[in-house]
Amino acid sequence: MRDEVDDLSEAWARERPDLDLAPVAVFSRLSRLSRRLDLARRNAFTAHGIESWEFDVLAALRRAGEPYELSPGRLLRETLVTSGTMTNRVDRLTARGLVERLPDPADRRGVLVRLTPEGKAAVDGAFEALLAAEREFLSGLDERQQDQLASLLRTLLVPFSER
Amino acid sequence: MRDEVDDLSEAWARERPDLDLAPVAVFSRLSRLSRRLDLARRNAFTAHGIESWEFDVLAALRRAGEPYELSPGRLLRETLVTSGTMTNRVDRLTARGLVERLPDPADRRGVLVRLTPEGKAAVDGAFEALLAAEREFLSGLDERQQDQLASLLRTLLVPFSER
DNA sequence: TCCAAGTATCTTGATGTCGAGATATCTCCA
DNA sequence: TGGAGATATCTCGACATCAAGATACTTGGA
Repeated sequence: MRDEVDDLSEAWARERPDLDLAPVAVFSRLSRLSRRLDLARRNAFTAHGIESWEFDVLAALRRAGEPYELSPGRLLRETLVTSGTMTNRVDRLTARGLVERLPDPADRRGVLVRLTPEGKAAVDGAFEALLAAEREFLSGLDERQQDQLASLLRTLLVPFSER
Repeated sequence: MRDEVDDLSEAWARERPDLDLAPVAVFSRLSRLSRRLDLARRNAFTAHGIESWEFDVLAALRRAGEPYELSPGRLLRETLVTSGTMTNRVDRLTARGLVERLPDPADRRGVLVRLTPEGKAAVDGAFEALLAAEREFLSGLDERQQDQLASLLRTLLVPFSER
């Protein structure tokens, strides 16, 4: 079975036979899949009336467990965005009533963002829809292959997870 | 070796023990890696004075081979962006002198975007820098594992490459 | 030949993100 | 204890993207 990246790699090999193109086979696929995944996520979420960026924040809070509170700083590290972006996201989620901002009792510079009951309901529904869409996405691989893939990706991710 | 997604998966398992979380192990890693890869790409390119979006367009033209021409429509399918985005990108690349717009002799609605010699030099330099950065990224995997990974990703991508 | 439907590209307005800088508070050591 | 440097969050302007719609041209069938 060929995919679009096979074509792309061949084209590069034809044009730049002097280069070692091994990384292309992995990373072009990685970024293209990620793009497709984003679209699928967006789709899965619209039925639940939330946006991908909203899910990212709500999910981080939901995973944290009771009382569903994290600081903006923690949230931006979890979701890999900048502080300006997170301020903006929390503003908009607050306006929608899905989270609320509380002063951090332990640090007067700080703030805690807490999931509201509405936010919790929204994220729980959306997460189930996301899992269903992702399962569909994965259907070409059997269980053993899925594990193998997860394990290979983990190896690539480990260097970024240290400290 | 644990990565950040191991933590994330455990947190979900604790909070939602009712759900089958298998897809998370693959797709959370996929999107996080893609995010890291984007940052690494941006870094590799800045030394060459171009942006990631510029590279995407220039690379598609470069791969096409002499005379390095593609239509905007073809470019947007290659780079997975919308037509409005591509118009804007070609405008800016034209202003920088890296591409030029020509009327399509075969279709008066159409346009051809052609790489200039400056554009070709820019994309060739940037591509080598990108490959170097990506090789670094891949260094945790031996050759056999790289092939395995590419092959598993291909399987996921095939359904999108048909037609 | 004519026209309706299809196709290619561009325009426009809304939006989300980033990066740099501002402010307030905390930490820790001389 | 005083203060320098670190940290947490927010502000603001620039910018790239998207979605929807406009325009111009092409195609195929009546």
